Amino acid sequence: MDETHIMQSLVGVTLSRAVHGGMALAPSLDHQGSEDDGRKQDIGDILHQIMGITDQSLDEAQAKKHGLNCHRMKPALFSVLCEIKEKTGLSIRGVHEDEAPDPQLMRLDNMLLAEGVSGPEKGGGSAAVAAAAAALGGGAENSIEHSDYRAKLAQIRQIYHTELEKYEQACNEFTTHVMNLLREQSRTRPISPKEIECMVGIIHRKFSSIQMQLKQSTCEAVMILRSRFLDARRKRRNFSKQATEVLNEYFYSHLSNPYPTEEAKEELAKKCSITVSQLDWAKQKVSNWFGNKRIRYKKNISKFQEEANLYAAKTAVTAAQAVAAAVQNSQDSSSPATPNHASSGSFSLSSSGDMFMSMPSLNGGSYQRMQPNNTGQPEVPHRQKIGLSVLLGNGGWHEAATPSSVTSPAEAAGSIHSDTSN
DNA sequence: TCTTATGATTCCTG
DNA sequence: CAGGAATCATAAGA
Repeated sequence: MDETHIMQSLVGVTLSRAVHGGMALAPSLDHQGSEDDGRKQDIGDILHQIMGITDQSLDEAQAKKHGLNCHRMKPALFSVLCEIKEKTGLSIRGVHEDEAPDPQLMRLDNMLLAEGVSGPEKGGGSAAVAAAAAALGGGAENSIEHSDYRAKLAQIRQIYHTELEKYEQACNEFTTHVMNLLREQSRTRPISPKEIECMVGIIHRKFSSIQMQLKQSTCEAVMILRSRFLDARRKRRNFSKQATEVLNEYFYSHLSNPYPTEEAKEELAKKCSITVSQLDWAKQKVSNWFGNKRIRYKKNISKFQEEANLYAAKTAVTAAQAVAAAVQNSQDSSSPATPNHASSGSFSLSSSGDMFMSMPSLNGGSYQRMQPNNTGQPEVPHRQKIGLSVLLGNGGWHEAATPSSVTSPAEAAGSIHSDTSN
């Protein structure tokens, strides 16, 4: 800020009051007679010069200031100004000694604390994340702890603190500057410590209002970030073709029990390269996919028949390749054959026989979810143990819905991988 | 612009 | 709490 303007805006108020006070009091000085006229003229000149200082360049002003300080009438002017000041009882405006904290500022501070922008980094941040998770509700509680969100929040936090520091520094510098100016001026006119204090108060209030703006815009930024982040989660993006293939491959190869375990979900998420940085979130997406798939498959089995055939054929091919590899292995060396992995890049199709099983349903009930037993292996519901793999029309798995055209490779694939005791 | 496909969300149940 | 069912919202294609 330009020094002239500082003088005008901050010091000018006091100065002009003193000057105007002097004009108002002029008649009271009249009694001193006409011999005082010359002195009054001199004082008028000095006042005029003081007022003129603000319109001049720094060097000029310095020179004039020096001139004023050495002026023969300076002590007289000083005493006159003291007298004026005493008589007018110059009020110190805008001093609110123990003013209550601004409620809006308090709100903003609380908000920034809750959002994790101010206050301790870790606790505040996760508090905000938890709050955002609560807004989402349900199982997505952990998934919101998204690194992107955290990174952006950290960025906002950093900017906020940098700016805050800058403002504080500027405030201190400016205060010091004004205090120096006032001290300098106190050589020419009477300035009480109270006035300096008042001026400092004005400056601090001015800067705290700027700080409030900073806090306000920081809050807005966090709000925007949050809403964008939540929107991004709600916004649907189709999986890649490759990802869908991986998921379908698993689904149709586990048709009797299309409920991937947590480990399987994790593996699927990795294989699908689901582009979210948080594993829990990726697993949630896999769960969503399987949930949708199960429901939609069940609702319209005939529609999915072609797809099922396709993946059955694929599975048969990979199974056959695995057999060939196993045979090759056992012939090549005495070392144990490669386990039941269809290929290095695909899943262990331990239930690949599922889609080929054609054993009729015994009671037509709906399939049951496999519950992990205490051995860590999924326990097969009774109906599945006997090979029931198809869904009933009335909400259960039905044999008729099994892709009929894929039963032929059943022996080949099933004989190798049909560990239906899985 | 309309329809279909599909990922996500919500509510409910066992 | 996982999963079923219904529904929403949007991407993708005709």
